[in-house]
Amino acid sequence: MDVDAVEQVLKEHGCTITPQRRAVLRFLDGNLDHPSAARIYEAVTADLPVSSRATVYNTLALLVQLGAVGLVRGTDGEMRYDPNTAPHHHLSCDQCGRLEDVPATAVTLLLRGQPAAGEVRFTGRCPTCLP
Amino acid sequence: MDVDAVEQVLKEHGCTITPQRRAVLRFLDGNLDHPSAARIYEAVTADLPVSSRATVYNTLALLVQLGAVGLVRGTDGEMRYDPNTAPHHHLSCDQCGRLEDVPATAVTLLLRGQPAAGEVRFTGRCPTCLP
DNA sequence: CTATATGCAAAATTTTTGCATCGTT
DNA sequence: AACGATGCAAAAATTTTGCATATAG
Repeated sequence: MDVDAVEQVLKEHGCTITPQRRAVLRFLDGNLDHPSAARIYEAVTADLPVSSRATVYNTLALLVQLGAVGLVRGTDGEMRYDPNTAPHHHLSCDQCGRLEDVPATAVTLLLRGQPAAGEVRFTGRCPTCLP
Repeated sequence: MDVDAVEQVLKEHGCTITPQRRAVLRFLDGNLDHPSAARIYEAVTADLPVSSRATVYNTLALLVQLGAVGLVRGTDGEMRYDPNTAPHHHLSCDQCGRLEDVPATAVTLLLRGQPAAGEVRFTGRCPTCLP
């Protein structure tokens, strides 16, 4: 995800570039934490004087629709947003709840050279939480 | 999951066998649909004169704690309950939302003979929804 | 200036909790 | 009779929606 590119796409779709949308984009850019909407709202309100949850949700829904950010549901049920739009997979840690990226290449290797036909979610312990 | 065995385990843990618990067990036994709490509540109330959501949730939480049923979060965020307690994996269909079992052996084969260290969730199209 | 986005509040959904009552053993 | 379970209602938590107001272009 590239902020400038996404703003370009927004304009092409007749959407305006608002400070709120810019703040969401700025926070998401390069973020590898798979933040929840609540976390994003928190970051945006720290940045701007005020902002509302609804706006953050609207913005995220828009970005997902445009394919500018990915969306995975955490094991805890929260939606998590992912600026990494390249095909990849996830490891969800039972212990700490973190969501980690698993490169597509790693899964392709596991599957004897065939790329997976969808997202693969591994649920278990992340490297940090392994005994 | 075997109803009689689970009732035995309940007794061993000092838990009573109530009609509500029996109804939940009866509905879950052999059910391959990964039903949600709402679906289970619906089935139980059709069976018993009345029952409350809280009781169904209590019962399900108890069964999960005792390891008598498994628990996976659907892609839609709902919890789904699974009487199949043997290690296995799941395929979540993007199209129809169904959750299907994927035998542990299938994944072990994919992983060159090594069993997976946790649940693996494949997200994509189920056989029925494939083009 | 006009279309669009924002913000607030309230609704919808799923799950949890507190508490009085009821039922199992 | 005692302890645990039930049921109701209300609370939490997350996401969605309706509508009046404000703002970007």
